[in-house]
Amino acid sequence: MDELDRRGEGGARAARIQDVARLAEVSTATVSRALATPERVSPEARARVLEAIAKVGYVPNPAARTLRSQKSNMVLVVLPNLDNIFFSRILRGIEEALFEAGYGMIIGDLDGSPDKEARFAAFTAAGQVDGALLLNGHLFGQTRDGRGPAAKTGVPLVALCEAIPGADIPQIEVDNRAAARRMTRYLASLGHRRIAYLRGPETNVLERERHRGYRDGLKDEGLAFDPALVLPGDYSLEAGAAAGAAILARRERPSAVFCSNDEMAIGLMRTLISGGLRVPQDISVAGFDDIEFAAMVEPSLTTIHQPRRALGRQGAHVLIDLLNGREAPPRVRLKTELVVRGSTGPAPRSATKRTAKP
Amino acid sequence: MDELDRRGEGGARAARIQDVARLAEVSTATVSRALATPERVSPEARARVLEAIAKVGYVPNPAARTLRSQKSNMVLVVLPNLDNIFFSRILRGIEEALFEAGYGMIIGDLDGSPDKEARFAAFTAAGQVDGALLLNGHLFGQTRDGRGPAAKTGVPLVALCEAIPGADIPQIEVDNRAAARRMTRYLASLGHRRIAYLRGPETNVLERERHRGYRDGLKDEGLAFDPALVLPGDYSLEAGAAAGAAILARRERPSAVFCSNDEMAIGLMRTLISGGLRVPQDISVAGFDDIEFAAMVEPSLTTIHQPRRALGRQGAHVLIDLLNGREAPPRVRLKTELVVRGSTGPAPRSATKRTAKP
DNA sequence: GCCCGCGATGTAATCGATTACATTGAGTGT
DNA sequence: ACACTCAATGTAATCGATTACATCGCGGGC
Repeated sequence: MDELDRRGEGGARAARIQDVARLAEVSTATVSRALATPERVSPEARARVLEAIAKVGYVPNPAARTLRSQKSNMVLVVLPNLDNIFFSRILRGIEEALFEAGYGMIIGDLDGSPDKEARFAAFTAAGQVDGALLLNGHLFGQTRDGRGPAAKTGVPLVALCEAIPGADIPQIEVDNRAAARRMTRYLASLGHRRIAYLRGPETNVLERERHRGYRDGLKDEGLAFDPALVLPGDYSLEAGAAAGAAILARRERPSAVFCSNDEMAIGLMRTLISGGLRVPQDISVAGFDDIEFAAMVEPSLTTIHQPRRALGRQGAHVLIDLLNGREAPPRVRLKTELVVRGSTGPAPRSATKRTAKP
Repeated sequence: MDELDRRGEGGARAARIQDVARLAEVSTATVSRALATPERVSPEARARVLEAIAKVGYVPNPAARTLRSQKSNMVLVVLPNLDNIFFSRILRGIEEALFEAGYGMIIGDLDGSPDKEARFAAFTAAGQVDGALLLNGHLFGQTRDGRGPAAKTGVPLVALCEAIPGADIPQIEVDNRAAARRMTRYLASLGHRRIAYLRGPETNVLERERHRGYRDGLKDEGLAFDPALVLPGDYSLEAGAAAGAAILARRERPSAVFCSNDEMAIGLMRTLISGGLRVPQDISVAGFDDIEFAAMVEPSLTTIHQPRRALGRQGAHVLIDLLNGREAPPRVRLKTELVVRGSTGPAPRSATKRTAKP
């Protein structure tokens, strides 16, 4: 009954391998082989099969194929927040590489809720996907600090962007620490002595790396680390604006602010400028990520360029290698680039003087 | 052999419904019913089943379920370009709504290549997904102008953002034409007489609506349409910059430029400012979309706010209704909002004079 | 002339769940 | 006490492809 209803309603039912076999006057096995291993079928049979396929518009049923072969040709991409424009280009890199390899991409936007994570973990456990790319900095079921048991997934995983501490899975990352160090040294080379750091959420692994790099850079340049120069933030434009307000309210201002992402840097700059400061004449501002708009704000933002698309492609390729049983490097580090634009300049004389010895 | 190998390699094999049934001492039918229709199973049996499920960590195999029930609980979202930040918030709205309804989201990034489109069309034809949301302005296999045969997909489709001309599918959209008209009238109300329009790609349906709205607005205000004031563009920052350069090179400049998206407006503003013009004192600039950065550039951008997240949610809900056999409205129009910020102001006197009568 | 090997093809088991239909047994009305 | 209903459960067909194994027939080696 059920069947009949559906058949009646939708018009023609999708063609099955049976239909093709009948039309081509071969068995279903031959049809299957003609598609999967053409060299094992006689040219004549293959031709008849292809013709029949074209005639009835046959498309293999993915569910049946997945069920039998235990391979879904789907990959899950888990990320903390689809809204974060930082991810869009990475996603594109991933999609490109997956598509070329014949895989589809399922998106799991965690949106900060743990129950969503559980359902995405079930995707992998159930064999809904052949593997997963994790852009969220921790494993399924794991606590933020990287301890606690990771859920058993049974499929290959690859971590992107945020290294997952203690996890035994390949990681593709940018050398955040080295990049932050480089930026800090660059600012110091401009004469800045009081270099503030606007940080991201402390629980974030990536953030910790950048923070470490900042302190490395200070040390390299013989500058003392001053906790008062570390400002709290959460990677949002608003956090940048808040930090800007905080700086404006201070008596002793930093002469440069290194923000751990571009969005905060842009929010910060805007607030500082509204508050009457000139960037970079009065204060320098630097970011991290090199998002599209970094070059478009006024002044344009000095920042660290990350090869985001390449990051996505690399991650996907490593996962694909794993899926095909090939060896994969435990860790891939991609190079960043310091992009000097208009938001950074020499330390103002007054600032240098004012902070020479308080 | 194949089976044994796999079993040996990965350790424990995923639990099947059989395993649960054996452990709970019921039949597989009862297990299935305990999950799908609990009220049709005795409380004791249900309890035993749930316990067994927890013990063996059973997760139903989606492929088997899809194969039998002809329902994949997956939805395909087709979009022209993942990179375009305009889509990220819409996607988030879609993901939220789909997740709540128990659907997964597969992303198809067309990236401008027709063969990708064909493969995504196959997804739907093969029953890989239960339905699709199209953000790309045309149906599978259809030519850009909306003619030509659409591929038979066999699943419900919903168009988002860009209405698809002639397609008999529900459309969720923003009233682009009315919004563009409103913006044009707003600019005129500031005294602008020479209002330029920086357009998007002409093949784009959405673009045509905005363009039409612009001309509506001119007409309302008794302003003549001047083809010389329509500048070519493609929605990119670079196109905005190019348009800016073109305007700077002109003798007779417009006193206001209405850009059909924010990215172009931002690129345009930046070039104009670098060229020595003041915004809005010398020239007003307005955008469309209200992307996050619209408020963050200097001066902040006057634009049309689109409820992007709501758009995504609505689209997903309409599709879900269709999937459940409920009626869906053929067309949903969401309201936009004119957001006045710093990039628009009264027409400069000189401009008004200069263009009073050439 | 017989047998072996091998390429081409067919038959049917299999993947794991859903569900139509059958069966059982307890409760109810007369 | 008997027939009937209905809830609970079981049995087995089914979804559509893949693939192990069987079969067939042809050609070559001895």
